[in-house]
Amino acid sequence: MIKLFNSATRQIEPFIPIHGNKVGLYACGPTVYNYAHIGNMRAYLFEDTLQRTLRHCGYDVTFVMNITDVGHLQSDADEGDDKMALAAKREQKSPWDIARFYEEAFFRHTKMLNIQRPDIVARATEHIPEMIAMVKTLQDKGYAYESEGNVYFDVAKFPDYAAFARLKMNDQQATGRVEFDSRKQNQADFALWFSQSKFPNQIMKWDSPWGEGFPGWHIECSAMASKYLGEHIDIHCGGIDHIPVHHTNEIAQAECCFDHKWVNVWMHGAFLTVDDGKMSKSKGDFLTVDKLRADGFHPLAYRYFILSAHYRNELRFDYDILTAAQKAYQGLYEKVQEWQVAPEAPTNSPATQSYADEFWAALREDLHTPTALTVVWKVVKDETLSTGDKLALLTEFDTLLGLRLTPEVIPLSSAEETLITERGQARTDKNWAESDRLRDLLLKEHNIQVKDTARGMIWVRVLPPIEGES
RNA sequence: GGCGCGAUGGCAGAAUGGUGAUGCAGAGGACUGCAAAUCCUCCAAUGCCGGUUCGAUUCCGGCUCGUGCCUCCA
Repeated sequence: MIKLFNSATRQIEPFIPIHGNKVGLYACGPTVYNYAHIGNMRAYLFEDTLQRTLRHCGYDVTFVMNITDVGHLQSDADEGDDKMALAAKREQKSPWDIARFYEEAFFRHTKMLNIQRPDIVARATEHIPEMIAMVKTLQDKGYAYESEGNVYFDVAKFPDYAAFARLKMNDQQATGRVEFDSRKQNQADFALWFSQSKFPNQIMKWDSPWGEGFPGWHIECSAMASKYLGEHIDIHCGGIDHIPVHHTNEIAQAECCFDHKWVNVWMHGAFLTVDDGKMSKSKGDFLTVDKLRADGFHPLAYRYFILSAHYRNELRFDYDILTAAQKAYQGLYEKVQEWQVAPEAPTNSPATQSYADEFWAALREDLHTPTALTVVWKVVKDETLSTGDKLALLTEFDTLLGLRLTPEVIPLSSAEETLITERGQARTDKNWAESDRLRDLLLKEHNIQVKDTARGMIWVRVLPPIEGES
């Protein structure tokens, strides 16, 4: 039995799938008009942990993620510029080229972080008919109205609109940051379809019953989720920022469309923050996985860092903190390699089972990855276990952690072998300067740490190779 | 203004109604030609004020401070 925190009830609840052992899981994916930053990646890491935990517990998971490749407006007030069009202009490419480029970058980054690809990746631009059908249903049922060529959802028709985010509608816009829109009957109404593009050369547009245009930005997730997972889905995830607007609107349109409850469990990941607050694409200067690489950090060290905190707690990021995480991760990785050289026989000690139980219990308790990592370190330190026991346990744990702790041992290249041999010879010759130079070279250039132990010299690779890097 | 979240050792970050993990850093020691490699030991924390309780870091209330959302954003 897994327990998960449900944002809808704000409680930790036992998770019970709708259909036996099948689980429909939907996650709001990236908007591909720019690179995803490492704060975005935290959300996808959380969802990856969730999906791995569910699968470990024997559920038959169908994991769907959308790619928002339609140019949405910058503002939920339905004002502002089209992000995709802006990026296209900036980079002198078509919106489709932009979308495809950043989608590829996204999956390259997730691969480096060892985030498993969802079972179904759904592009918004490839599901316009499904969205139009949903908007039409809403209009036919009287939940939506047309105004000056656009179609809006009528919030007044859905009495529970404010319930999910516990909004107080009258106090929502006190800051006055949202501009008044005369086309709306109620200022909280949101667009389902735009036919009146204010961009003279709007490129991304499709025919619809309301004229040529493009979908509102909330409809895609509801339309695609229901297409692949049915009208009643188990879990829907996203970033915590989605609660008041995006998910609130999704619930409204989906439940009005289907006439019943839509999602059983809503899960939201907390933000990664930096010194001056939340990391944000709109600030322009943000950190990507590539940037971490360039600054000497392994993507999986970032993964380790994220696992060290609970997904619902805000987490602060800076390079000192990441450095500490990378050292810890590196130490773990090296340890496992040392065991792999010549593992001792398993002891069948009952302790191994109790560690495994403790590890998985932590995950089943609303994905407590920090506690799971603590179990990892307890295993590492436990002197009653043989290295064979430890190897078996960490191999099992790594199916969840995804830290590539027990990769195939990568053989030395001939160049590396030569360096190590030469270093051994220099050492035999007591030519310490040369031997230290070669040791340093192996570490810096080949990521190989040479260690002199009582049993002689051994070597380990410092960090695993990076997946998806050319 | 509304809706949230948080405050634990030097840093990060768990847990818990009855003396609080883990990692990094730091100190000391062992080993080593040396070592950022290995091993051992140690250091050190629950924001403030009340309440409930035999007992609170944990529950409740207030305060202070920090932070997120209410425009796109994970």
